[in-house]
Amino acid sequence: MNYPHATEPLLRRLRATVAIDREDEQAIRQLPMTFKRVNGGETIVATGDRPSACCLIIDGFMMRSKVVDKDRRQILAFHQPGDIPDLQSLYLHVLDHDVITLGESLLGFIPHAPLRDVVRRRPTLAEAFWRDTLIDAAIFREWICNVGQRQASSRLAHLILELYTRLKVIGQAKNGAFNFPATQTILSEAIGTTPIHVNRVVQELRSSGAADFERGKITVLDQARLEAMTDFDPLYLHLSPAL
Amino acid sequence: MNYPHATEPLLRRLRATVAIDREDEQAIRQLPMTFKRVNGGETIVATGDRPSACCLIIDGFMMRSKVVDKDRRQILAFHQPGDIPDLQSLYLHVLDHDVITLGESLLGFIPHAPLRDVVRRRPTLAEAFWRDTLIDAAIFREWICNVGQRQASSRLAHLILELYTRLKVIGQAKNGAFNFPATQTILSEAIGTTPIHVNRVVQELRSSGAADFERGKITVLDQARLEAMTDFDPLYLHLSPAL
DNA sequence: CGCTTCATTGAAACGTTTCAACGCTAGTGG
DNA sequence: CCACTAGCGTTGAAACGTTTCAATGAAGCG
Repeated sequence: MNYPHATEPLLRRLRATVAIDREDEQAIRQLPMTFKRVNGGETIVATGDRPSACCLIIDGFMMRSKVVDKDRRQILAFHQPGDIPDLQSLYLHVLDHDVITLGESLLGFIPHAPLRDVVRRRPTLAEAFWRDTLIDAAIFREWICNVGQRQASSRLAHLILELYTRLKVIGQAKNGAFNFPATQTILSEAIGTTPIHVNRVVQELRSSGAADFERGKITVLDQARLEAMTDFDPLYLHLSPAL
Repeated sequence: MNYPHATEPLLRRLRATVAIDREDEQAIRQLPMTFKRVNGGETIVATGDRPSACCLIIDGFMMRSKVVDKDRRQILAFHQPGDIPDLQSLYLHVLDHDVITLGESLLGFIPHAPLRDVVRRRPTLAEAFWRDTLIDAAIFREWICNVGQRQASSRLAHLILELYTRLKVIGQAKNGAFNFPATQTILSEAIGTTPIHVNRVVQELRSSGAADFERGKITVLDQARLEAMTDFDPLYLHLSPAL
């Protein structure tokens, strides 16, 4: 099993972030990687683990989550192709949350040692990776606001706009629609409500013509209307490297 | 105005994080820095700013916050001496939130250029700073859980335990009590509730003998009882560098 | 002293949760 | 081919935690 283009989504991201040269690109391409195709709902690394490799999403989606009070779960982030959801494990050795596939996904595992080595040898790449983890944190901050201040319908609208914006960047959203292998329960765990209430909000979005949700697929029907339901400012995604 | 020991809290943190050598220490000590003593409630950098220096807390407290939907505010983090709350501005050039002093504080401003230079020249320091921003992110994640899944009383208990744990590390909490120049309104903005409800929760904590709050001072009266009100696991603070 | 800020209280309104039930769809095995 | 199962989506009604509004008290300060 070999995937010569496995690092392409990652390289595209890095290129969009900083000015990397040919040698940087080579360093990334030459990273050793083992591949794994996994089903949805598989826990790849869990709270308490001390992983010795990072996980690159080549295709598919992942989420990070934490168990709260034994029986509740909060989703912390959704990740897409090109992301390394557990990049932090390079320097924070014990994982404080779970990393789980959302749908069937193709993952590449890069051992810590060579990755750490690249980061030491190539400061530009270090910067790009560091920046990635900083954007991660910026998104966490926005999620604190989402869950802390907004009403349920505003939260869901915000989440949809975030997913839509990020997926457009990698060309995975076509005229408003994108695949997103989540159930309403998963959405509820991301926005800190109950699945029952998410269901009612989804119906609200549907009947207002703002957006639609079917199993595994979200459609932005009327972006302006969605935006009117929340206060989405994409600044926090830091999509442009100048920002 | 000069403070020869300004970098000491920072150095203590770095030393606790990675094995830094004499040269690393020198590099930190020689960083140019301008000092500023400011009142509480002062916005040091704001959303949309492009700061050209980072802000080191030498003495006092700061918070980071975001305005949601024009008239609500969510507090994202509290910072203490030795922290650089806007370290991220080194690589994310436009600020996506506000950084504000909590009480009267002494701040040191380190221009980006020399700081970036140190980080390029000294990979060990880069690692330590990077790790710091990763811990920041880990705390954000826990806050998402706090605000997303827990009831108000559990949230406040969790916040108090977090502050207490972090302040003990720098020796700023003595037999359960620590200074924390916040109002109940500020606490409410941190845990995503109303000040009225925080007041009721504070009374609950008081009458149960778990903790007390007076203007600017929090006292942990019975840590076990506080812990019984929430599910606080300090793993996410990554206090030990081995973790 | 009056002003301002913060803490406190009460009561009604509200958004969301909880519980329980039911329908739909796809997959499985008899 | 149908019965059965499992997971997900949907609905209704009552309960609950928190918000909102409005008012009062206490403390600090020019």
